[in-house]
Amino acid sequence: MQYWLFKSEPDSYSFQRLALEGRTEWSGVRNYQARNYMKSMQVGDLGFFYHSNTSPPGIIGICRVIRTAYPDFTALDPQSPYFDPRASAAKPIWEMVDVAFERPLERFLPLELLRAHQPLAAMALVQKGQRLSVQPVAAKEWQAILALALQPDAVADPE
DNA sequence: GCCAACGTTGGC
DNA sequence: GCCAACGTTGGC
Repeated sequence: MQYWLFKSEPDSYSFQRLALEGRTEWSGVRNYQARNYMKSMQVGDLGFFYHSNTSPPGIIGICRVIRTAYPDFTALDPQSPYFDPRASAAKPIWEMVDVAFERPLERFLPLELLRAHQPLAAMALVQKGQRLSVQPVAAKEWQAILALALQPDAVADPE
C-alpha cells in the first residue's frame, strides 16, 4: 500500500468530474518518471487529487487506484492530443492506471498552505521547480495532510 | 501573461 | 556523450 499524488488541471479533468463519473482512466501521462510510478501502483493505493494551473492550486480530494498499469491507448490514436507516433501496439511506451473517486478532503488545501506547513517541507510537491504529474507521497506526509484538512479554515497553522 | 525550472531533442 | 535550443509545466 502506497500513497500518491495525481495532478490535473481542473479545466482538463477536475475532481468534481471524477466525483460525477466515479472512475476514470489516468491517460495522457508523457513523462517517464511519472509512468514508472504508475507501473509500481497497486490496486487499493490511495492518492491525493491535486488541481494544478489554477488559482489557487492545491489538494482537493482523494482517489483510489482500481486498476494497475496497462497500455495507454491514447498514444496510438492519431486523433488524440496525446498521440505519440513512436508508440505501437507491440511497444506502447506509455501506460496508465484507472482511478476511482474516494472522497473530498474536509477542506481544500492550497499549495501556499502546504508550503508553509513544516511537516511537509520535504514533500516532492512543495519543492521548487518540481512538475511531475504523478508523484509518491510518504506515509507521514499523507497523515500530516489528512490532519491539516481537519483543521478549521480560520485556525492559523501553528508552525 | 510572464518566466523559471525542467525534460527532451538533435547536432556535433 | 555533451550541451544548446526548444517546448512544456505550472506558480505567480
